[in-house]
Amino acid sequence: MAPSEEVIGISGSNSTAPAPARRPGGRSARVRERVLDAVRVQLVEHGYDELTVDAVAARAGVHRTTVYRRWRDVGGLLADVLDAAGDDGWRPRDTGDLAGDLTALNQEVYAALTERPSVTAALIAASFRSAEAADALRRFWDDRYARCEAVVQRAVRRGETPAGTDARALLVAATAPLYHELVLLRTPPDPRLPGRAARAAAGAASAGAFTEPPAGGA
Amino acid sequence: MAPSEEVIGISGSNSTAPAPARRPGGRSARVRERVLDAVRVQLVEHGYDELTVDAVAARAGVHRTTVYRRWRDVGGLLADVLDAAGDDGWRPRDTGDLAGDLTALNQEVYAALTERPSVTAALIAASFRSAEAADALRRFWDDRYARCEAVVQRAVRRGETPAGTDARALLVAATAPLYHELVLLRTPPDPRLPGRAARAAAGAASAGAFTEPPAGGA
DNA sequence: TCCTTAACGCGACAACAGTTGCGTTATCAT
DNA sequence: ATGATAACGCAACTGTTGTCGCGTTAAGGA
Repeated sequence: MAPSEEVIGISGSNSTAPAPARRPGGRSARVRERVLDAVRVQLVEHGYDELTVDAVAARAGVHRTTVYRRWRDVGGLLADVLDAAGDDGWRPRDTGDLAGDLTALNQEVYAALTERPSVTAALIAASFRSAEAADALRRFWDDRYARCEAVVQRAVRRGETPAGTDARALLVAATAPLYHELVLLRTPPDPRLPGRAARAAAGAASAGAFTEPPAGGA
Repeated sequence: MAPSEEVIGISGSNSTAPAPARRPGGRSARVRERVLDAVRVQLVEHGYDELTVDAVAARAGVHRTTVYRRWRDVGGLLADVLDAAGDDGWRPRDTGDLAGDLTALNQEVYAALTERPSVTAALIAASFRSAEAADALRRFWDDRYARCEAVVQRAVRRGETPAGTDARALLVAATAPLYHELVLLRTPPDPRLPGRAARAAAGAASAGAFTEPPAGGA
């Protein structure tokens, strides 16, 4: 769906299917830009419930069928928006200690989940309706967690947490309570939540709770 | 919507509202039973994607409009199923120590989230489409967390965790990673996950991570 | 038993989602 | 510049979702 560059390097030999010769530039690029902008604006102004293909097409000044053919449904639109947004140069802050780093991270998550309307919450909701959006969201989060491994590496270097700490398990333990309370349980926001969850995870990490047994079976 | 009692304060002889005189028994009860059964069977056999009002009505041998009038949409159906299922006499197991209790609890959550198709996952998905289902799910979880407070009380009594421990925060810390990995991130199931998350939360709790400061500033 | 009316069945309808065929535009290679 | 055709616009079509009016059935009080 997304305009990924399929490099079919076989030039000359024509045994396989002749590359359909995409057209990424000019009008197509303008249409894509206008449609993705329309998705973002519609999402912020009217929320996910009114994010229909028809509304996006009308706002972008493009015909319905164009959107259906290129993106298939709302999930495809959000997946494209998400992939486009994943290429920012985001990096976790360095506050000097593990609990501080995790708190800073959690505060960003908290802000993203409590803004209204929340684009993040809309994407999560969409991931239950569209496999495409679910894949895009998983890619996005994998990328974010990979970048956050630097936080754990710094903590190991400082001696705050033992070597061999499972970075992903620690990061999930720190951030999961936010998603659980704010997205699933829909508890009213509590500003103390980010710090609490971060300190609890940091404490458990320094106690070795996320360290793998040296050489387990299999 | 729900049959809320509209109190029309007409001053005069008629003090009490002309209670519409519901009919909970007989045919209505039979219809409700057959429809809710149809929801459960359809959900298990064909998953959430094919859980439409029409399919449920057809399977229950009831007319479409009957379902639309009494339950309004799929979310309403699931909310009714959920409320009916919330009255079981569920209680958390008592294994003798906090980490064991939380592991046992997490194993139940793990089993519920990894069965296929998962009724729990279907209800979570529905909560993003229907406010009614979202409310029912929140009530269900509130009830479950309330019952689990006994686990924390036992741990305090044994001296495993300090008095004043925030039971809900501890329980969320223990269970949230499961929901995060299996529902949101959709990571392949790992049987070690329940125990890991439980031990990490129990360790943080005994270190006082979920204890409120006695009288913090406003 | 009889009467009122809540709840259900039925058919018709409107609104929306999504598809298809075909003509038109404009991109890109030549 | 010029031709082939990818991508877009347009209109008509199908299928699903949800609603409405009205007649029928049966629950529950007298």
